[in-house]
Amino acid sequence: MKATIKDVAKFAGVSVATVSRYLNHSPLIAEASVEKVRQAIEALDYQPSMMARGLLHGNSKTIALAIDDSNTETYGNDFFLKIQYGLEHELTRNSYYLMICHVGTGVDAVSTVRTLIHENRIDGLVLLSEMAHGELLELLRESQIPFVIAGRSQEEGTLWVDIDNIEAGHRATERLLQTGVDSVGFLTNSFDKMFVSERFQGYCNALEAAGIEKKDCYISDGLVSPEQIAAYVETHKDILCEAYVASDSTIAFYFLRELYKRGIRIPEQVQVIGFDDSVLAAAADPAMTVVEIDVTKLGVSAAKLLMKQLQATELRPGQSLLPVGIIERASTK
Amino acid sequence: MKATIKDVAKFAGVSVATVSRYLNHSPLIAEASVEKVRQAIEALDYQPSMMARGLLHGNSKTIALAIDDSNTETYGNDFFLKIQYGLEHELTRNSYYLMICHVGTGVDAVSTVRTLIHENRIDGLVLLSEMAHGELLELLRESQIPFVIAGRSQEEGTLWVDIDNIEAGHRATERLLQTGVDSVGFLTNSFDKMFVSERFQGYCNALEAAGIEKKDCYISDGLVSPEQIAAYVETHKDILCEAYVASDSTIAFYFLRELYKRGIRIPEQVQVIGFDDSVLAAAADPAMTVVEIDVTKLGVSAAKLLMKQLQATELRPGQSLLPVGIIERASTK
DNA sequence: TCCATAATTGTAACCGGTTACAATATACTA
DNA sequence: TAGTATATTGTAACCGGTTACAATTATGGA
Repeated sequence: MKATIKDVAKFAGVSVATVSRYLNHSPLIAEASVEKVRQAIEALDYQPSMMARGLLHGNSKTIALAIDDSNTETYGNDFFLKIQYGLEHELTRNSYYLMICHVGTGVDAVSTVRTLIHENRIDGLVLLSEMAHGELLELLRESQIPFVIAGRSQEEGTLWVDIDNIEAGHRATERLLQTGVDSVGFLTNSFDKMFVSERFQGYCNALEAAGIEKKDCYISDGLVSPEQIAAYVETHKDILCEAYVASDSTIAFYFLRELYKRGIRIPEQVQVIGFDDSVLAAAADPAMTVVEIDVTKLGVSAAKLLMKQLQATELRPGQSLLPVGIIERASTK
Repeated sequence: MKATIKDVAKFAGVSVATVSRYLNHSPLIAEASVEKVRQAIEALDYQPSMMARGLLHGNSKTIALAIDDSNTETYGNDFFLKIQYGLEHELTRNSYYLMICHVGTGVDAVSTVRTLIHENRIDGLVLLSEMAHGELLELLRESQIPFVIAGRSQEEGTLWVDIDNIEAGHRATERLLQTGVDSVGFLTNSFDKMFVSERFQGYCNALEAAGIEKKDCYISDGLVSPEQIAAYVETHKDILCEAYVASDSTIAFYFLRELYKRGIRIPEQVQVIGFDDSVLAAAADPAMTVVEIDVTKLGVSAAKLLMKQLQATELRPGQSLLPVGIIERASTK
């Protein structure tokens, strides 16, 4: 059977209070007792029960990550797993644990999270900005549980971290401009996603700074399937820009392939830069230069912010933007 | 403040024992009391604390999944996330929760899991077969905690679930043979991985059943980078098989691309079949026919087996193989 | 109407820790 | 050496549930 604090106390010949003091690094304990308890713990391979501790303090040293599986297509699976990895890593450094709450279509996110909170299973929560709305957000607010949003949030008084996507769009565009091109296009299939419009914003800023007219560029909406992208290239084959910023790696991948098939030399004739170092970015031909979106760091940052919230006496809103880098490969000069 | 059982008892005008009986569906409780308690719980939005319950019963209604991040390259990230998703889904159906334990390079899996067990945070564990060795396995055994291995295990007396990879290899090969070809190759970069040698085994079985000599086929080892695969194709360009089974989608992807570049018509001249419906399989050109490896189901099965273990009085070893299907796309006739 | 029996209900101990408070041991001062 | 300040230690209540056992109430038969 697992050893309890009583076993340790008996073995060490002291009271349970003394053992507890040792465990909590209390200064009111004699050197001699410290040693006795240390040895007893060692001998019995004792580890205090989190259940008992948590019951007393009302905390669980556990954080939940709510993942919305319904939009894996938007991000790709890497995204979730990287956030999760970064989060867990940082939590572990702080002796916290990570609980996962997948919310697929049809599963009620709110009730699951409600139970998690009510049963005292979690001390805090990380959720994606897509989920930080309506009922769930309300629940989090009224239950006063610390939470951090991964991704930019419009909601009042929330705490969120995000990759600096405006900066990312800026860097991507700047990178292309540095090669001396004077027409840069922006490719996307939809401006609905926040991160796309932010990257586009950065793209516009960079062009403006360089004094290049946006009207020189082809901003194309509705590119979704490989076929649509092929059709787009067909239509624009004689008026292609010298370089393109693609809103995400998937579009860039199919775009590159289409150019390749038509014998257009990359990067000599047309350069392409994507975002996020996904499997597709590396598998593209030629391999794709991308703005590195360090999603793992996003998880780490979310964890750090949450830890701060847990130590603070009051919940305070705020935001944080993470810098980006560029991974140089063969689709740019 | 959160309501406790005492608040509910007071509100309902009964004792805490009666409330507890209601919570545990005890038969020794009058209809009238049931109703009073039900209303009190409703009114106070009460939910019993898992901490208190767990302290008493010594369980936590929580299962851990240990993920070894050091070999994402082998599986791709989808693999982990799908297992995790299936696992969590099934656990939730059983009112269990999922805790995640990432074990990257340099992080000590054993000590993390040891703490999880000692602190009574988890009732059971799912781990990948790669991790089910030595010290960790020993820890699990001596701590008597129920655990299930995802992936085939050689270890004595363990309980594992896996995709039936032999069957998968068989199905893939059979699928090609049905198109009337009489030379089928098997491509891989390494037979080290269990699942590769199993798929190869299935491939051999299928050929034998069809009376086709294996010596007709080219089994190539050491295919790793796109360059190596290109070199392989260059060497064998005049003696290619009519069809290939590739040990995984990544290899199939690069192989397809190389064939495509050389103007070899797919599937007319050469057919290719891969395994596991990854992003790359769908992004290949032409899109790749694959044997579907339902990793989500693997997670579900692991959860089911674990639930059984938790209800059983003794831990019993065993194994379970999951069937596979085929996703038809354009790389086969 | 009274008593045996069954159906409910309440009391209190317990799970494994923490901590306020009282008790004891030790050191120091006069 | 007595008396007081200080350093350690132990006792017991508590966190929020569960459950054995005792106590209470209701039911039925003589």
